[in-house]
Amino acid sequence: MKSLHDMPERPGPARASLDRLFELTEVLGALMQRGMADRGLTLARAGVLWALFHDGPMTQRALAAARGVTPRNVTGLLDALQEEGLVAREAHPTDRRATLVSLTPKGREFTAGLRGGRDELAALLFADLPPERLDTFAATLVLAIERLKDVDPTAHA
Amino acid sequence: MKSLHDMPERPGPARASLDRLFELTEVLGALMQRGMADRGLTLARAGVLWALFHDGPMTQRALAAARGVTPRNVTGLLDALQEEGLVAREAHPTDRRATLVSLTPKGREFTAGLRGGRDELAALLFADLPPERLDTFAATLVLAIERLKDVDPTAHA
DNA sequence: ACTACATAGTGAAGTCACTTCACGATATGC
DNA sequence: GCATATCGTGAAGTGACTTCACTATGTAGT
Repeated sequence: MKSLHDMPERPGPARASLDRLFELTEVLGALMQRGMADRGLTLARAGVLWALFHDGPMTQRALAAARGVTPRNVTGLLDALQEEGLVAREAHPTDRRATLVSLTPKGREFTAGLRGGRDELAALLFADLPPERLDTFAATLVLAIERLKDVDPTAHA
Repeated sequence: MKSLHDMPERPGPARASLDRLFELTEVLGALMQRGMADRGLTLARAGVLWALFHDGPMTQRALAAARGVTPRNVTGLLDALQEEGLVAREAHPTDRRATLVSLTPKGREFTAGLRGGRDELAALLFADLPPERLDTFAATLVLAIERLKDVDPTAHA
């Protein structure tokens, strides 16, 4: 006998879909990681930049909440990004304990490039599919995401 | 002005779908990580166990190829799994350089639990959806996965 | 105003996944 | 036999995390 999978056992559509989700998570995660490495940084650091691009300047605490990591970790990520000249730490106008983090012009340029890459990828993946099919696809994804969040209430917004 | 996103700009279905894929990657990745942590191990180690469960005993080199990591890394992951009594290293019958890695009974028990959890999750996510809709969903996922692999030829099988 | 407590950021120390490089032990081709 | 490729691992290093302790500051409560 070779393995437990010599018996096909016909997975059923629910399991087949979930297995595809696992596969996609793996492939897309790897692609993102490689894409960021090509641009000279890591996924975690790029995530911080993206949060700042998306929501504007904020404190490190807010950044930690937005990215779902500890404040201490944000400190380290920002140290690296600041070294690269992509973000700037300024004094918070009203709270002298806090630091206000914002994108530098170079950081804005970088995130604009990210956004462009995302739009390119979206076109490459889905441009030829009928909008109606895509809408159903996205709706099913939303359903799955919602239910996944219910399974693990620790997930962030 | 608050942020760049005050202008809704109607993303379009392709970008909306891709953004959902990103979101799903994040949520599902977090869920898997937490699930493994609850069971006392990490994602990377569980991936090794799953590969052994799926494909049977193999050398560390084959394991490295299967998981898409360096052989050196496999050594470390196996050290930990062996410590936990989940895998066993045996001498390869014909090649005295190689080590044959297999699941212990405890390891088989563990992976059986993983498989059960996966099937439960599949039911929880998708059991109430019509099979036809799930088939279309999975087909669209396959399409996306294929195209993603084309973008980054470094991706593994 | 003074004490009490919560909060913002960071140093220290540690874990885990991962890498590259070097090395000893085998296998293999000619 | 001898060159050469391959298998696993030690050594050393990076990056993303964590927890814990500590300082500096804001926010009450009386």
